[in-house]
This record gives sequence, C-alpha cells and structure tokens, in this order.
Amino acid sequence: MPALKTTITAREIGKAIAKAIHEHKVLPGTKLGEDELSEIYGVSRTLVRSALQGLSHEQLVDIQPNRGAFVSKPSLREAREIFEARALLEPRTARSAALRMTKEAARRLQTHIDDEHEALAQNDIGKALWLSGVFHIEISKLADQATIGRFIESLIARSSLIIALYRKRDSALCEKHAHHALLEALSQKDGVRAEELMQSHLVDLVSALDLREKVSNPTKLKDVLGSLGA
Amino acid sequence: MPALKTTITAREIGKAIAKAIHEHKVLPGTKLGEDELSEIYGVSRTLVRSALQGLSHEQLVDIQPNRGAFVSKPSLREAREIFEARALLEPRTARSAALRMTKEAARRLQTHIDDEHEALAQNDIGKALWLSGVFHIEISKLADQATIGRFIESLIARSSLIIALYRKRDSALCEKHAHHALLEALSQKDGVRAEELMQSHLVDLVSALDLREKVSNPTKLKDVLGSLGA
DNA sequence: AATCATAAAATTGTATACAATATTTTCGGT
DNA sequence: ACCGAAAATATTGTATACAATTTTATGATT
Repeated sequence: MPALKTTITAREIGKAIAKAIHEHKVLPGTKLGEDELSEIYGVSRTLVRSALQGLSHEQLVDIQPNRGAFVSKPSLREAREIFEARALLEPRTARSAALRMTKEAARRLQTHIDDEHEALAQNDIGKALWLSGVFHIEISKLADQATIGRFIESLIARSSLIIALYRKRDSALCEKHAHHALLEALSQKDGVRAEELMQSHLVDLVSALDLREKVSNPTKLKDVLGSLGA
Repeated sequence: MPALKTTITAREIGKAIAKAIHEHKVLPGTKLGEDELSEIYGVSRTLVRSALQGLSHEQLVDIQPNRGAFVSKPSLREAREIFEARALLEPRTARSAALRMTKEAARRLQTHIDDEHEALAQNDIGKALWLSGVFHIEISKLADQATIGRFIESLIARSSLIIALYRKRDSALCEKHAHHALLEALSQKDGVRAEELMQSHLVDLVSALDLREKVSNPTKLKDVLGSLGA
C-alpha cells in the first residue's frame, strides 16, 4: 500500500480552497480566516497565508490589508472582461486541441463527460460545475500551449465566481450536449468545427448570466420600497 | 515635503526584483538568496519569501524546493509559446487602444518614447529594455481590458528573460521607429493600422532572437572539440 | 591525487511569539 | 432605548526561533 502522506503543502491547501470555491461550497464574499483555515488543515498560519497569497494572485481571493482574505466578488466589468478573454482564447485553443487529438485523450474526455452526467443526475451541482470547468481546462491542455493554458485556467476559475454572482435564476447549466458535441468534433480532428462549437458554447454560457448594469441610483430607493404592497 | 516612508511591502520588493530582472541586472539562473535579500531591503525573510512567491507565480522566478529561488530560464518551447501568446493578444489590444486614445495618453506615450531614446543615447541598455516593455504595457492599459492587460504584462516580463537568453549577438533592439509609428497610428485612432504595426513589431522582436533548437546530441561532442585548431 | 563517507556550515521550511490593526463589547450619557 | 466613546477581544502583519534539507568542507582510504 502507498505510504501514508503526512505533510501538506501550501499549494495543496490552495487547490483545496480553489476547488471549494469552484464548487460553490464557499461563496463570493466569504471570509477566509487564517486561524480557521490553519485549524482545518492542521498547519500553522504560515502555510495558510502562503496559500491565500497564491489564490490572491489568481484573483480568486481578495486580500484586504489588515482585514483578511475574502472570496473575490468580480464586478460586472470584470465578469464581462473575463468572458471576452475566454471568447478570444478558448475557441482558437480548441482548434489546436483538435489537431493534436489522440484516442486516449478522447477516452479520457468521454469519461469526464460521463462524470459530469453522473454529478448532474445526483443533483450535485457543485461537482458538476467543477467538472465542467475541468473539461475546458483539459481541452486547453491538449492544445499543448502551456502559457495560454494557464491563462485559460485562471479565467475558468474566476468564471465560477461569476456564475455564483450573476447566474440567471432559471438558467439550467445544460452543457451536457455542448460538451458532447465538442468532444465529437475534437475526436474527428475537425479543428474548424471545434472552434465554432467552443465559440457558441461560450456564448451560451454568457447568455445564462445576467450581466446587465445594476439599478444604479440608490437615490430612488423609495421607487422600489415606496408602496407597502399587500 | 512628503512624509518619509518607513515601511516596505512584499509587493514593492517584488517589483524591485522584477525590475532588476527586466533590466538584465540579474540574469536568468541567478540565485536569489533569502538572507541576502532581507539584508538588502532591511526586512525579515518573511517578506522576502512572500515577494519571491509572488514572482514565482508570474514565472519570473523558479522556486526549487529546499534549494531556493532562481531567476527563471525559460526553455525554447516556453520562449516560442510566450511570443505566440503575445502575437495573439497584443495586436488586437493595440487596436482597442487606438479607439480609446486621448490627447493626454498620446503625450504620455511620446514622453515615454523620448525616455527610451534618452536611455539608448546613454547606452543604458537595461533601462531601454525596461522602458520598451513598459511602453507595451501602457498600450495594453489603454485598451481598457484589465484582464488581458495582466496577461500581456506577465508575458512582457517573461520576454525580458527570453531576450537575455536567446538574443542574437548582433541584433540591435532598434524599436525606436516601431514604437514611434505605433504611437502615430494610435494618435490617429487608426485601429487597423495599429494592429498591423503591432503584429509586425512583434515579428521583428522574434526575428532578433535565435529560437532554433540547440545542438541536441552531446554524443558528438568531439565533432565540435575534435580538432585543436590553430 | 581522486573518491567516497562523514561532519560542519549554510540555507530553506515551518511554527511560534510579539506587534499593529480591526472588530466587538461594554458602559455612560442623552 | 439609542447613540458614541473607550476598553476588551480577536485578527492580521512581521520578526524570530527552531527543524529539515542541502551544500560545502574535511579527512580517511585506495
């Protein structure tokens, strides 16, 4: 049997927190107290701080001086920027991925999609969200462009925050078909189609969000709260 | 007079080190010892470590467990990836920048170019390199897309490492004209032209590098060292 | 002299202690 | 009861202390 792991690194702590954020187990704005986390992971605050600083660099958490670390709350502007950036990077990356596709990669992605279906079947929305993000990341890894891949990875992580904040109430995240179609195009090494599919998939993702400007002027608060309605 | 600053943050230390790297005052592979740096900046290793971890996240520094932090040495593959990514992001960003151009921004960029000329005139290659990078960053900032701007910024920082490692011996970095032409297009809000100019400027940058594969086989060492030549 | 094992020194990794800053609670006044 | 000031508490920021690891130096052996 494998040796029992006794140490834990700052990176692992960061990954764990990032996953929890991605799965919406902790929501934007949540305070990530250092003592609390060091208690949880059984390490000193030193490692926790290191992990939080890493997450802060990825803009998943917002460190406010002398106040602490909070799960980031991307603004509407940031939200739009992030999906613009994804629209710029991911379709092209999907095309590259198609050209480098292998049987083994296709099998792996299929398994991944099955897991997504499984998670959805069990109504484990958090897990489904996480898997959905990982699917995109896997594709970008296939493209064999680590630098852009890292950018995409960070965009996807932040996307989960945006979904948590701006998802339309009714919108179901039915990417099952989209991902399946994408895999098909990739398997056939049809780069052009993969690119198109990724592009429209991202459009669909955005359309499930409400990225309109908020009612901006608190001056007219009484317009909203004026009548005491039945 | 302004209040005397007494504290120094990890971020400032990181910026200082990053600038030194960008200016080729410390070359790829250089060890960045913690004690040495804490001595220099008059802080404990805590802050130095924090700074180094930040730089490591930007891949300017390579932290090897239990061995220390070293200025990164991007591989040929990474070098090519980074300039591919720049070719993807920067021309488009230049176009956006052109559309948002203001008189004030034009003046600022002109001053910047003057500084570049000045540095070159004084043969301060390091400073010129730094300013050249900042010029690109300033343009990306004008594009008003902070997310992609950050990506570009990190790519430019790493580019300085690539230049240090792979610059052709003879190649002069004569971007004076390129930057001037770029500014002209931007000032005229000619987005298409700015995009074209940026694209060709990046091609020029790459052409000043030697990104061919290294002589791969040490087996034939004697082919190189065999004859004792005059 | 070269090589390997061992010991000494130096360096990084983690935890803890203390300082500085926020946050909460308490309590007096209106 | 409702503020507002001030103390008490809790949390973050930095430095230091100790542990773990690597690097360098030493010396015995061939």
